[in-house]
Amino acid sequence: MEKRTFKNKVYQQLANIVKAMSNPHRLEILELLAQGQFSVAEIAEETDITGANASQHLQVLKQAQLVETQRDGNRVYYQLAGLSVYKAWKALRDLGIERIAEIERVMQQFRESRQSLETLTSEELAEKMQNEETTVIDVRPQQEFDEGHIAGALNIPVEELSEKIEELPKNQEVVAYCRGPFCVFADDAVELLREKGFNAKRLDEGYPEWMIEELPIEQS
Amino acid sequence: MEKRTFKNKVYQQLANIVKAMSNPHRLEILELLAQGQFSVAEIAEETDITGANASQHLQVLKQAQLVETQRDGNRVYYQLAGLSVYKAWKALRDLGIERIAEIERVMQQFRESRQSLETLTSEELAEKMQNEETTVIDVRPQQEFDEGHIAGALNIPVEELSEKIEELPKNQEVVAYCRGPFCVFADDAVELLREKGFNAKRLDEGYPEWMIEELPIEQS
DNA sequence: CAACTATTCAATTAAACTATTGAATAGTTT
DNA sequence: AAACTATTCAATAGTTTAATTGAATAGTTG
Repeated sequence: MEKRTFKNKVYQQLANIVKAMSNPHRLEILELLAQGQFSVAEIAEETDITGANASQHLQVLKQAQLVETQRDGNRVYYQLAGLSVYKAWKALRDLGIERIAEIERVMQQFRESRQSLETLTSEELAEKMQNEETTVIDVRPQQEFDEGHIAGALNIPVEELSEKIEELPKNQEVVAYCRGPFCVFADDAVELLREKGFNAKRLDEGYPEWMIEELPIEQS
Repeated sequence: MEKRTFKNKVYQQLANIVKAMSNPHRLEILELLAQGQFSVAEIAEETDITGANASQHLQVLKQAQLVETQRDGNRVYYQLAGLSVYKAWKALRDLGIERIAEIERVMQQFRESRQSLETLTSEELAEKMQNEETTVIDVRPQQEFDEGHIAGALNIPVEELSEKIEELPKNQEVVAYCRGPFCVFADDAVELLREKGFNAKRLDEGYPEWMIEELPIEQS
């Protein structure tokens, strides 16, 4: 085989994968699917697009072999095609956070508005948990919590936080986490907790990153 | 700031980066730039496109802050904007090699035609080098060798191999490496060496991967 | 300063991408 | 089987992308 033929084929194939990821909605879908499997309607709801549009984007991801499907009744559940898909997405995300000042700026601005500027890294949280210095709450929906969560975390979905807030110890720092650095449940939780007088912070990333770093997890 | 406003901005910015990488020529350019800095004309030459076209693709990469430039006389040298750019590109490449059977197939097919099917991993090579069981040749151009190479490797650019082939010990295995898994210099070298009766293999990846794994390197 | 080289810019055309809309299909419930 | 839900398909229009061509610019050399 000719050198050029070979290179053209390989880089074309790779570009196809990258192209499948090169859309804001599809990136958001990939990040969502890092939490587990979701139906088309759930994905459309979470990402604020129409069902037909979500379906189309999902076809593109499926075509590129980045996601897989599983039918259950008249619903079709989508999930990531493997850990390497998540790792590639994470590498792109980290690149963006590191290189694109605008992303950092928007994150700062959002967190300022929620008073959740102060964040903990996974390492910092892991150490504090060993010393039992902190209460950790997972503010994702229960379904995602059940598929896997930080060992020792309490599940208080963000909608239920205001009713259950009395259950939390006031004398200890509370750390909230959710899906990842762009997930806003944790910021909402921190805002509410601080209003009620808690010393609250958010984890800078989320559950998938914790898991990949092989820190202690639990599954229900 | 509204949740949706925040997400839209962040994912849009990320998609811009990914879009900048979502073209076969630009991926090939990024892989080339992982070796060091190159002028527009050199990049055009290496990737088989016209100067004007190379310039346009480079503008796209620069716009996305994936590469940086440095003028020297009437030439402009381009280089990667940081290690995180290379790491993101590598994550995408590994994803492709793992998930897309077609890429694996094309690589196999090409290496069959060069009789370079048998490859060594970096770990395997590092161990063999410790035991001095093997001769390692870096078949990239001298300029790239000088910017950094595997410690103990000989530089024999692939065009000079046929004249210098007599200098190599016949009683030892010879391992050739170049820029990465898609670089064909090493395959060309293995083909030539085997024709001359050497026991030759190629490294499965290339210099940048060796360096990132923090295996021993040298610079001239 | 004229001739030359390297790079960038601008305009064009063809192709690909995206969101929207409404219809079609697959499966469930009554 | 009819009504319903979830998903996919197909067609459309507006936008973006890519390669080509030739001209413009920046810098060097004789």
